[in-house]
Amino acid sequence: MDYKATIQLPKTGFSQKANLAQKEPEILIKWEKMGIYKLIEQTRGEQGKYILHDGPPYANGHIHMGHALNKIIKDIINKAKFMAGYEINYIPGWDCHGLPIEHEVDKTLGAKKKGLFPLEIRKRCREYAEKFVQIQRDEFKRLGVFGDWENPYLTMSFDYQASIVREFGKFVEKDSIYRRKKPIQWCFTCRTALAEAEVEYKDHTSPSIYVKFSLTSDISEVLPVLKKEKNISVIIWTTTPWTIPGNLAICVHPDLVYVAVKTKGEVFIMAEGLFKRTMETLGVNDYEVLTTFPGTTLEKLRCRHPFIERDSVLILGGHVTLDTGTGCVHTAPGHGQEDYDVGLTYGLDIYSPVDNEGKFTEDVEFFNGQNVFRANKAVVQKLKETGALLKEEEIVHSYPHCWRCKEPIIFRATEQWFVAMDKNGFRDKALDEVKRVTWIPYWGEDRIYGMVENRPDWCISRQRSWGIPIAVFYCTSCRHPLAKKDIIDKIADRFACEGADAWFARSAEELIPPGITCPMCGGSTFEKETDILDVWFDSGVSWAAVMEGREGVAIPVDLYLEGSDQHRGWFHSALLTGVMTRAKAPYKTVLTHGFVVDGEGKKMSKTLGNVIHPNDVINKFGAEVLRLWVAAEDYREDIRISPEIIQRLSEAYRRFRNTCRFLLGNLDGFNPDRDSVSYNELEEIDRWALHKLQHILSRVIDAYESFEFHKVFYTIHNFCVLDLSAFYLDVLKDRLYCEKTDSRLRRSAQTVLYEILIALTKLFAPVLPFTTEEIWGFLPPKKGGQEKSVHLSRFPSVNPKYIDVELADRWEQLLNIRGEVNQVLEAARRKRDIGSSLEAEVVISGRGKHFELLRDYEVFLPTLFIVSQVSLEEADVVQEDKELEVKVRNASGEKCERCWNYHHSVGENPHHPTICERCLTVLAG
RNA sequence: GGGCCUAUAGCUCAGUUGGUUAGAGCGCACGCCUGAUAAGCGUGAGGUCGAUAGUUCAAAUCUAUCUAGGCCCA
Repeated sequence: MDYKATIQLPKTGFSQKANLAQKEPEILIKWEKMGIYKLIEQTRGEQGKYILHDGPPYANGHIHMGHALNKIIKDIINKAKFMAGYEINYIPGWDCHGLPIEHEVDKTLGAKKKGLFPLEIRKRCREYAEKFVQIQRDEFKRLGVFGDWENPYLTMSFDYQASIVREFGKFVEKDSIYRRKKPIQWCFTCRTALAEAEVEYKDHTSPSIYVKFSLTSDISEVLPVLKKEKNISVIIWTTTPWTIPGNLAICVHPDLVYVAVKTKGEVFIMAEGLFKRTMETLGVNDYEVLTTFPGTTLEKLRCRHPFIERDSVLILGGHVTLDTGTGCVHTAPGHGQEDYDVGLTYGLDIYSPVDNEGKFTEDVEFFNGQNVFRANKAVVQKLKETGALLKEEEIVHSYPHCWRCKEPIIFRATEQWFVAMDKNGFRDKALDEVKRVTWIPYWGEDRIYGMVENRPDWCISRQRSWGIPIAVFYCTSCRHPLAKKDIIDKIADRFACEGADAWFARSAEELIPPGITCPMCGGSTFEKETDILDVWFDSGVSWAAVMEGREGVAIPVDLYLEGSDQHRGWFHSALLTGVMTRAKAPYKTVLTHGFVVDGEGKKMSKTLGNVIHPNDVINKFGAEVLRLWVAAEDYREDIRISPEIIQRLSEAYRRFRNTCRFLLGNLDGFNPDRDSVSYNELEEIDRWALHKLQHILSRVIDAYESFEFHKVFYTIHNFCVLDLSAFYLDVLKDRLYCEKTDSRLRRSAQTVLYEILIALTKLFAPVLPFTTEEIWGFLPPKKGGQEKSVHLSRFPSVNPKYIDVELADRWEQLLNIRGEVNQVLEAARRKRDIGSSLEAEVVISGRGKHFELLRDYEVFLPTLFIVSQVSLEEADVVQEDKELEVKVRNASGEKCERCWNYHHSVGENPHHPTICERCLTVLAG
């Protein structure tokens, strides 16, 4: 007789091979047809709403691993929150304006750009952004991310553009916007401002000059040693002589030591650490150090400008270094970033007498009308004439050049718009809000606090085309800027219909309401501002443009979640806009993740050749494995990815898949409504499994709650490997395969397997949406039906009835003994005494607590150890540290052909001489 | 150069308020099984806890410095 046909081996249509790269797109189509996101969105949550507000990626290029990481984390959270009973609503967004897109368009246009109106450039930028929104949307959807992909928010949509302008109007209303000069990088050949990304550094030959500024203050008040000295000067060094006319100050470091050096009747002041080198350069060998003193001594003393009727004041700045020069830094606040910063601190004028074309204005005596670079020579000549020039050389150094015309560029102060950080207690309010928000990890609070605390006023203007115009006008006659909230709101209304292009398409008269006159001069004609807003303002107000006004959604929203670079970026601009216009941060919690780095912890870059693209992983392993990677890594730090890591995870994936497949296979024919065994009727090991399941259930749900997905992964994985595969399921095989199909024993096991499978499937659904959905389709049908998708179901809750701590304690001890038995079995296997553990009889001798426990379970022990027989012998054990002694000998009796256990009853029945009495009973029915 | 962060087996992670011999899974090695089979089971070998110095009876854990790396500034 073929006894194999009489046992119930696992049977399921759920394939062992995942074939994810092919299967995932099919599941995506199924979801699409089902309209799954709409179904989720429409489901009311008994726990209330949970709103994760998407941070908009920039609509440029394909998605990279960082994008994938970010969106997958968000998706895990959304799915888990829904399953935990919340109502969710996820609107993905894109950041569409800004320089990188305009720059790309510029590149394709090349020289043609000059002749194009902003409107035409904007049209091309919009097309460019639209293209990448589509591309990225498809790439995000492929990852299995659920959201309202048909109605995402775009910062360039008309209503969003209108929102930006309205929020800007609120800033104006609060009187926090002002105009001030600020040095920016300027190409006078192209007559345009340049952003950092448009600047190329290459070698350039510049003059290198040493200049003395004679001291006019009486330094002997602070340094009596110099009382007798008359001819004292401060020595500066610069490579841009043309900025000397813009000199307003000389900056020294407060913590550096300075010296007064006497030579040929005059005294030079410079940093101690640089004076020897400098004197050598100047060719002065004969000198004497009169005194040394800290930089602070010099503060507020005054020098005379070498050729302009003006003083140059001595100030302190931390940016002064001993790398080059003299330690006394020529400071022209209109011509350099650091000069500007320190100039602001000392209330200096941001003086920049240079026009669009790089020529000195008529403000500048001697050189007006001259190009600044050509004026270098004239300035040097002038310094020579006045005797201020100590040395002139040439130097080759790295210098910024324009990306388009390749000519060297200059720093030039122009009028810019700013948000005042310290007016009306704005900064302090923002800092208070920082403290009220929950930052995960906690150190995010320190990070952003420090940034807000120390940041300068927010420069919100850009000299660009692709963005939202700063909706102010200038009086044609007196240049007074007209910035009024009611006018701005009117502009916003127009943008809502026509888009921000209206600003460029229409004249000032069309845009400005009739009857407006200049409050300064009464003039009635105006010009439009040509600057646009910083794109951080665009995305910063997304909470207002996207979230506010939605039914049931109010700020602060529950969660913002981005990379840790956004402390400076989006979290920051959202905080400032929220606090300014609504007096609160727009989020309750901010979660940050680290950056994706390679297997060695190095950042991914083309030059290092260590870049892994999401598509590489998806095509080879499936998006599911990428998602598992996101879940398995602790994303609060940098996240490593390498072929090995992905390989490991795809193996872990297979383990989960196989475990579920085994569960499904053993539930073949099981009808939960008809066949379930009540808790009290369950076998004890089955109750143990239920207890364990409750444990992981609460652990996993807690881990989702605290956004610790790697705990989700390890908890489930370890449960599958240790508790299920290596123990429970292995032990269960005999019962499942060999007992009668509908016996209580077998149904008891299946009842629990069913519970476990449902729980595992649901618990892992946020991480592995495709696979769990596939499993969902193979579940034994239940009365009343399951939800159409696992993603429409809710997490199971912990059932207190299933928790039995005493039972768990006993089983913990039994499992420890099982471990010892395994060691002895393995030793016997090495000696070739046995192969399969069923060939063994285990003999345990000893006495005491554990031995008594074994006595209680004597009948069950062969099952527990998966051996054919177990004998217990009460005896004193010789070994000191052991209470029990385990021995193994060959099982007695014959091997049952059906269940493979060895038993003395095999051979006793003449009709079935090769099977044991248990199997005989089963077959007898 | 400054601010914030990270460093535990080949890989991914645990390691409570300092307290026995630093844990787990994977991978690896060796074996078993062939009724989860491109599966399953068992056993085992892997770590100077980035380095150095200190505090302490006692340090992976606290302090300082350094090294390597990440983000943001300059």
